[in-house]
Amino acid sequence: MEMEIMDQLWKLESASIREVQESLPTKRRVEYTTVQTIVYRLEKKGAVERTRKIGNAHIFKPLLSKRSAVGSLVDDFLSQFGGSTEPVMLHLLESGKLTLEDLKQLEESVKEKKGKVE
Amino acid sequence: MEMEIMDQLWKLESASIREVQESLPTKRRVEYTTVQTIVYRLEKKGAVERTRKIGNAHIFKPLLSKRSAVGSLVDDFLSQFGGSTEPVMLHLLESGKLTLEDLKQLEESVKEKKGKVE
DNA sequence: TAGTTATTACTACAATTGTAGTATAGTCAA
DNA sequence: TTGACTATACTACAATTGTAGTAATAACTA
Repeated sequence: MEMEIMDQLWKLESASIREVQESLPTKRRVEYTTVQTIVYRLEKKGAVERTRKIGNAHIFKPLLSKRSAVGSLVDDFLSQFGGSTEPVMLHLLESGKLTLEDLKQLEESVKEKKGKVE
Repeated sequence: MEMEIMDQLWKLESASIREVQESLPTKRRVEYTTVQTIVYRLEKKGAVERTRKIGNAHIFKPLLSKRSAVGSLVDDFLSQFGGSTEPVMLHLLESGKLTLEDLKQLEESVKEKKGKVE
């Protein structure tokens, strides 16, 4: 849930608890106070901060970029497999979550980026 | 830790608590009773079972294949991003954990497998 | 301004996970 | 057979996460 709420905040750029709650897809929508608790915890962890107030309500905004957050999640996750991407990639390919076309496209984008860097 | 212990069990095929503990890499080695607790929990979850006894000691073996366990972990993990592999792949590429060469090799293996299936 | 409504701040609680201690009972060597 | 060792079974506890309730207060509206 934490990640889903961060995701809404990334999308909204900044938002009140109520806005975050209402932006959740219906099947994943939880109680207002649940969102509140999670946002407060994120605040304590330094992942979001409150910026200003609108009326009575605090407005929160993310302090971490999605990139870096995803980054550490991925790294943590991979560390379970000794940091190796192999088992993960294998599963993705076998289950069809990653296709030949996806790989080709990724290759292209790597080449492009390399071109730019060098 | 759970995953690391499963990993040892997959490697050892079947083992006592002591054997699992001693098979852990030194930096990751925890107390005997810690391993014990985790194995017991895995047993309760149906991930391992005790097969026989050697002397006083129970021998455990995994009931789940590594493939399927990794599979559900990966799926759970991806569900945090709405099931999309994209943010994960991007991070892997940007951080260099996955290279152009890796992609090419993966492509090859997909082609091979497809060839076999069709 | 009084009543209704929305928001906050705080508390609660269960499940999971990492970590390990203790008491007891089984095993083996001398 | 008895003492030393080893494994078991059980208990404990903190941190994290998902989930939500309640009391109090701020704010808007009629």
